Amino acid sequence: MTQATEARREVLDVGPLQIIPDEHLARADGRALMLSIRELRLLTELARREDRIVTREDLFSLVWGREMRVRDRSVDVYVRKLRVKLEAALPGWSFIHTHFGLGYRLAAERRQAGNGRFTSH
Amino acid sequence: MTQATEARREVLDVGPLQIIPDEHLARADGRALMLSIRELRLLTELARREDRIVTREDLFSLVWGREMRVRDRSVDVYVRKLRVKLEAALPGWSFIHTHFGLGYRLAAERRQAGNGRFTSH
DNA sequence: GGACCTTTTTCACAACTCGTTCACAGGCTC
DNA sequence: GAGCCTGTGAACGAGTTGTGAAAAAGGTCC
Repeated sequence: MTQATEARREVLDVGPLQIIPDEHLARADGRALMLSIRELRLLTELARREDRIVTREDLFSLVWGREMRVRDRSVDVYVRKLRVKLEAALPGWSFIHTHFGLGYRLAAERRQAGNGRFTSH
Repeated sequence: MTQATEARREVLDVGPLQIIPDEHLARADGRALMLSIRELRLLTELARREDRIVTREDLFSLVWGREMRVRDRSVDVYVRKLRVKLEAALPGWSFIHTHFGLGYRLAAERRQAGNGRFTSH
């Protein structure tokens, strides 16, 4: 209705998350999330590479459109913002996983003791 | 298979384990494992020699890229770390087998009762 | 322009992970 | 049992990531 280019609307599903980049919208269990432009773009680029590790450098150039300067923490800060909003919208889930020294990976996982990194003993 | 883009994407399958070195990622039944860089590299080199005994010296030079000093226990320590994480991810399986005086061998085996190696508590 | 609000950027410090190395316990072979 | 080999837990320093908040940059309305 809005767009005449009905080629194909990209819809990214990651567990209970749904991202429709063309509409600048993300939904959690159907409920619209209030995300800023940068937040949504970061989430989108992560979702396009679901379950794969993406380096900060790649994320930065994908979202910001230029080369990341060394020691720039922008990606970390926006990952934090997204985590806070996603946790508020979908408590009990975790989506953005840190791979130390490598980057971030988006995948819907239920957060519970014994699930993640260290299930010692 | 469906990917024609990456000509040489190495994928190593060892039972329920899947290792994709180029993505710095290993999966257990499809679920991403949280491994450090060294852990993944050690697992990768073992997987490349699946079911064959690899000496500590060879493993060290493959993973660390230099000669192992005598009495260096790094390989043992990392074998331990891997075993813990693999056991957490895939209880009931055992992957890294010790060959006394020789080295380690990677092979997916279901851990059987009464084995003796892991005495039940 | 000026007040007011939201978003983005930057910074400082806290918290954590990793790789390394020890020390000691436990096992294996002779 | 002696002596070497392997398993295991822990400590340390360096470097990486998490986090709260201030500063800067836009945007909107009057």
